Order: sequence, then C-alpha cells, then structure tokens
Amino acid sequence: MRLSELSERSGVSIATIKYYLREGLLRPGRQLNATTAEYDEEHLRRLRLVRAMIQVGRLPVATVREVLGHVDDDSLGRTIRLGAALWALPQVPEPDAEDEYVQAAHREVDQLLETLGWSNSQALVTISPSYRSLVVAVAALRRLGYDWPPELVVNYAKLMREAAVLDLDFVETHPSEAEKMETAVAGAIFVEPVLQALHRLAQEEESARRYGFE
Amino acid sequence: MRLSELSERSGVSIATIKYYLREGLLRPGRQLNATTAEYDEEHLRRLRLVRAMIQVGRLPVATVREVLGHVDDDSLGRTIRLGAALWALPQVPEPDAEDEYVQAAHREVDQLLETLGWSNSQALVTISPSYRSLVVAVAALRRLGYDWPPELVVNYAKLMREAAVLDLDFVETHPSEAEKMETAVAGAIFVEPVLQALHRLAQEEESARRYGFE
DNA sequence: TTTCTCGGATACCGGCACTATCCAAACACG
DNA sequence: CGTGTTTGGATAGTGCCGGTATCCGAGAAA
Repeated sequence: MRLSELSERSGVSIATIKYYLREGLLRPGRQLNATTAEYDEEHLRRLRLVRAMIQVGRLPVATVREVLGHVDDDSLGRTIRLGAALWALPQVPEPDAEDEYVQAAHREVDQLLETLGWSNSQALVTISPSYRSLVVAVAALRRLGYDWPPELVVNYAKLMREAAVLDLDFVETHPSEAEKMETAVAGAIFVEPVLQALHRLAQEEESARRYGFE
Repeated sequence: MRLSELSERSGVSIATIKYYLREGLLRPGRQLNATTAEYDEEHLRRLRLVRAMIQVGRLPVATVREVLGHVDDDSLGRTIRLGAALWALPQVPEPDAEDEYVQAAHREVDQLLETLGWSNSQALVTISPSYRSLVVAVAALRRLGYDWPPELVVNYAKLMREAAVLDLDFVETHPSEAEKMETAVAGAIFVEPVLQALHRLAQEEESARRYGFE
C-alpha cells in the first residue's frame, strides 16, 4: 500500500500522515527505493488508532507518542505498563502545595481512599497523576464553596470501581497478552468519552424526567 | 477591591484578568474614575469559577463565555438552561454521516437508549451533542475492531444514570433556584474530572489487585 | 513636584496541529 | 523514448488559542 492509498483508506490527508511520521506516531513504511515506500494493514490500523486517540480521546500528539511507546514496550509487567500508559494521559497542572484548599483536599482524598479500602496500594495510588487530578478537582470545588458531600464522592468512587471491574473483566476475555494490553489501553482512552457522554445524557434525561421543560 | 488586589487574592495575573475582561468572561468593575475601577467579592468568585472551568474543566475560553451566558440567562426553564450549558461544552467533531461505522454506531446507540428506556425523550436526546459524542466514540471503537459488548455499554450507562441521580439529588438540597442552577452546571463541569480521576484510580487499583506488579 | 501605580488598548509571543511548497527520483503511458 | 504525473522527504508557513508585554495618559502618594 502506498502513502496515497493509506491516506485514502484512512481518510487522513497525506500531509497529516507525513506529519505523524515525522512525529514518530507511525513507523516509516518499508522503503522500496528512493521514492517509494510500502505500508501494510498494521500501519492502517495504527493510523486509525492514532486518529481516534487524537479526535475521540482528545490526546495531544506528544501524549499519543508517549502512550504508544509504553504500549509497545513489552519489557514491563502489565500493571506497570497500563499504569505507564495511563500516567502519560494529560493531567491537570501541578497544584500549589501551600494552598490550604489543596491541603484540605489531600486529606479529604486520603480519607476517601481509606474508606474505600484502596489504601492497600496507597503508596502506589498517591503518586498517581490521577490522584493529583482528583485532589485538584476537589480543591477547586471546595474553594468555590460547593460543599459536595464526601459520602457522595464515595458513591461516585464505588460506581467507577464497578466500571473498572467491567473494563478489566472484558479485557480478561482476550486470550493473548498483547491483545489484553491494547484493549486495556484502548479501554482507558475510549471508554472515558463514552462514560462522559453517557453521564451528560443521563443528566439531561434525569433532569427532563424530574422537571419537564418548565 | 482594585485590580491588583483581585489578582493577588485569586492568584491570577493582572494581564490574564485583563484578558478575561476583554473576552467578556468577567464583568467590568465599577468605574470610579478614568483610571480606577472597583471589584467586589462577586468578581472574585466569578474569576475563581472561570479559572476552575479552564484549568480543571479544561474548557476553552470561548466555551466558558458561552456557558456563563446560559447560566446567567434566567429567561429559560431549568432543563433547557442546564441543557444549554451542557450543550456548550466542547464536543467531538461532526462525524461523517456517510461512514458505515458511524451509521452502525447510530443504530447501536439508538438500541441502547431503547434498552435503557431513555427513549421517552428520544427526540430530545438524539439532538443532544452528547448523543453525537457517544456515536462517534462507539464508531471509533468499532472501526478499530474492539468489540466492546453492547451489554457492557448498557451497564456503563446504568452506572452513569446512578451518578446523575446522585448529582441531581444533591442539587435538590439547595433551596434557591439560582443556587440549584449554578450547582447543576458546576456539577456537570467539575464532577466529570472527578469521575474520570476516580475511574483511572479504580483501574489502577483493580489492575494491581488482580495482577500485582508482575 | 516628582514618582508610583492604575486601568485600558494594542501588539506581540509560543505552542500546537496541521498544511503548502518544493524537490528530485521514478513510474505510467502513448 | 520522452513527457507528464506521482512518489516520499524536507522545510517553511498558517491559523488559532491562551496568554504576555509594552505603551500610554490619568490620578494617587510622598
């Protein structure tokens, strides 16, 4: 398959494919001679994955490169690799550790993890970027005076835990290690938009159900 | 409060506050004379909200302006206003209606809504941007060959429905209409990052629980 | 009076995701 | 065979977005 055919079959412009090649998101094709390179189905699949990560998952190009690097790196165990891939996802900016709301949010989140019994692996969890994102989000809510009850957050966490169990159960159904890894990462990246869209739809539905269109 | 004090108390630089004023994210202060304007606590609160929307909620500046416009517009009913605010949130790009995967995803999502019994308001739901986002995300998954089972998506949806019920129950606890509206929008914008962070943490937790760090 | 600070207008900046142009090699076709 | 088109690679440019920096003249402070 030539570059132009790759472009046609993927719906991605040649210029953009060249850009992805430059950025290392796509491996170069097999060079036939000075002016011809050949691409295969795997390139097409990779390209579609990259596009989906960017357009559906809203990942920056640099992040896609990083995530793919971890996915391809088979020198690590699964938890670490999945963790590495997840940790590369874009996160909220570093909070100001001095800020009183941030400190309070830290305590609140730690309390939450304690309640949930996620503290077995707390050493792991607390260095995760997701932990930081959670702290930042909670701090922002509190600073704005929204007194979202901690019990409510616990309930959210239980729901997301159920979702994670569903994710990983599904991942389990794949036989090969490589497929498991890819499905896990795809799950992390593409399930989030699905959950988000479902959450918004559910809010609209529930709001319409309760209040009509008054 | 002068601009400099507003800057100090919010932690946002003067130049940035001026930018937000230009962009209409902040109402101008009360003009005392040609070179002095005064800001009050409400400005400070608004500024914090704007910052949180941008940094925690990752909303583009133009979107913040639009969402705030809907929040401030008290000429509409609650469902519509909340809907309007949610609809202004950044969405996935318009899918290619010709694409077979998009068409299949449409059918799959309609089937999902049917199963969930959300089809009472289907006329509303199907014009929602969230519906479109869902279609795009499902189409992307399918195109990549991830055969995420529809039942799994139904389960996700049920979970998010529970989350939405929790959201709106909490919104109910506020007495005034204005507070309800603001809490609902803040909920939509700030609960999402919380859910996302919890989802990732739960995945890490569950993965560690199942596989250790092999 | 002198100096500092204020708010407003305008121009500028850096990053990002592309996009357009150019080039020489090579294939396609009459 | 020659001529026009297509190829992949290199490089430069574009448009948008979130901010920054600079300049200005009016007023407050010492």
